[in-house]
Amino acid sequence: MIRPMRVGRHEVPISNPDKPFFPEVGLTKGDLVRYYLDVAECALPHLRRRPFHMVRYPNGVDGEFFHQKRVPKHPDFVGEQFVRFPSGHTTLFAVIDNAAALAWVINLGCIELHTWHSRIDDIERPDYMLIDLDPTTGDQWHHVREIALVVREVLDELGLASYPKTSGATGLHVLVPIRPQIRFPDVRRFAKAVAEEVERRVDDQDVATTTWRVAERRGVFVDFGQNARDRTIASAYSVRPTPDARVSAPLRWEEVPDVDPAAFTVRTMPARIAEVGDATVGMWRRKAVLAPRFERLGLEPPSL
DNA sequence: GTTAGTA
DNA sequence: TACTAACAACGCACC
DNA sequence: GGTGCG
Ligand SMILES: [Mn+2]
Ligand SMILES: [Mn+2]
Repeated sequence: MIRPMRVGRHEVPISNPDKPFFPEVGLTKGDLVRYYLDVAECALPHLRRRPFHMVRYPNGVDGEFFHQKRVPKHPDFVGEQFVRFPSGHTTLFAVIDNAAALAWVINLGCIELHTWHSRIDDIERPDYMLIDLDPTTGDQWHHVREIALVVREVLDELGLASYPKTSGATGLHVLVPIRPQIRFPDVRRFAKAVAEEVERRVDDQDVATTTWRVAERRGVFVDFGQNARDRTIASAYSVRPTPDARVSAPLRWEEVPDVDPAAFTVRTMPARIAEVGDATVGMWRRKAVLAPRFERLGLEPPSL
């Protein structure tokens, strides 16, 4: 069964809108599309003009999933971006610039929104740096909150504005919007220095670590490696494939010390936006110039 | 979920 | 018409 | 070069 949905001046066919996508909380595929259209205005500024990496769950959160980079045949309102890899492989990614395109990828079974860190205006230069906090065990959320505040402190001292959000899975993301002037490897090198400074300040390997080997890891992983080409994160307001339909929730820093990531779901997020607004407003108008900060971390300057 | 390929 | 298979393959650290 | 990792 196909239900055509009107989205602005476009019509998007939604197949099987009544298919259960989150059976544990009674949400259907149609509910998921409605959620994304509800929050589209907040979510789109984070998606626009970025290569969109599809992770598809055509049978909902309990079904099989697969990755798909190449965009299938699509309506005109879905954008596209050609990318060449060092291996010689090439891919035509989807680009989600409007609510109709968003609804279109949700219909394909994309529960999550995964995007590159760069925009198509300069595909090789990210417009944010990311510190990704990944708990090693299931009982470290209190450490995540504490470490996030140290991340903020380090970034503050560098004069960098930062924006926290729950990942919606187990961890937390801190984003620093930057002008797209530095290539992926140099942004990653910068993030590494920040992560290692955070690790030093926490000074407890049971709390925060940059140790790469999982077997030797105890504390929360301060993951700087996510700042690389062809790596993605679930963007702000993305739903995650969890049984309770959790979403990646942008936070104000004052909320971080006692935030509970389970509080933000497909059911609760629209009301939160109505009540407290979008914590990322203005974020993309505060892009920092990263190059002069390399020296302050004792790093060689970035190459062009 | 959709398309392309095969029988 | 019916069935099936494909749908990613990076970028880096470390040994 | 092969493996681990996200
Ligand atoms: Mn993470
Ligand atoms: Mn990670």
